[in-house]
Amino acid sequence: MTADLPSAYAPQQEAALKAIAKWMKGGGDQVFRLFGYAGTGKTTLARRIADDADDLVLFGAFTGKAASVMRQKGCHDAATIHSLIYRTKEGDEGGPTFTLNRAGPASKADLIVIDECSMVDSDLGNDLLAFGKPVLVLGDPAQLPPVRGGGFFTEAEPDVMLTEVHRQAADDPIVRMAMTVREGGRLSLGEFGESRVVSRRTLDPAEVLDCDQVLVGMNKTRRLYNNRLRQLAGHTDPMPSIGEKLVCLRNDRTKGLLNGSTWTVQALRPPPRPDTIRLDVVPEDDPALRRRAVDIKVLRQVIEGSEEEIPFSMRRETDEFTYGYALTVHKAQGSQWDKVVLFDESYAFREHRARWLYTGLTRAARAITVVV
DNA sequence: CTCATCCC
Repeated sequence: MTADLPSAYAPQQEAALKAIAKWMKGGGDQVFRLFGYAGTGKTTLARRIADDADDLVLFGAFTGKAASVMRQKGCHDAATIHSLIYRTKEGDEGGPTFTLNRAGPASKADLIVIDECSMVDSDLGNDLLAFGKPVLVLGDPAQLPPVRGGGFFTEAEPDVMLTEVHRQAADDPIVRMAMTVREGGRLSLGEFGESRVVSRRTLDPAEVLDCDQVLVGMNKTRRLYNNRLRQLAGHTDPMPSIGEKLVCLRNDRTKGLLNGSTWTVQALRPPPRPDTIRLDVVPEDDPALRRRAVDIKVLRQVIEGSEEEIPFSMRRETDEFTYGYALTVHKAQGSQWDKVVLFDESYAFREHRARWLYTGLTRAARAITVVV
């Protein structure tokens, strides 16, 4: 674990640590909900809790990407919840099927810590609790709930809610914008530090090309903007060229591929089949972590974002990537970039519009441009 | 004027 933990905590964080310590002695509820908004120091507490525990602690998250972020924060062997509780069987037509793995990792744990718990739906949440183990869930209730099944953990009241934004974050324009949106407010046009809110008419395309990640709401917009950004960069071939940005669409543990991770094309290899391309790609988000390129094979129709159903036998033999200049906020949940351009399509998400915008805003670590 | 995950 990391050693650079702060020696002092804010009063709210101290109280949270006490409440969790008491819960861990047992006799109470199976689940402890530690919720907190962006900038409230949830991560710090999660690390501390993990450090203090003597027993066998398992770390999990809904997506492979979120589990990877957990590992980077020092949570050893953090894995997907699926891999902790399920055994997979190859389905006839419908891809993999999951059955409870009663003797699997979750059955041996003394404590299970789940991060980004707003992503967990009711099916997975119920199956996780079926192991009867104490589960500490960390999450942000202002984030988007799962598409189906509802936010199993975040629909209930928290045991501890961290609301105090720590000092350096309180001055951060991104955190302030996120707070405004969470409280039901609207963003006003203007500049806020390095961040800004601009109208579509006054947007400079150069700014969009310059950012680390473009985020949108709808897949229709994502495809449109990916095409536009490729055009602006001078790419005419429908297949990727060297230097282009791709996003991975399916985990592959042995190859180190995470759904939602972004990559840069480093080299083109001869196509193995007329319907398939072969590329070397390097990770975009953590280039220091792993320099080595990964050799991938992708069906042309997957790159092109074809809606057609591809047989599972065919999908299993290939990797899944498409253009990653623009991503949906849903896809980006669990990821962060320094400079983000966010096209506000919150109107499309009705009752979840504030959560959509909040989730989009909090994907930016340093600067955000919101296009309204 | 809707979004999506999981495995080997």
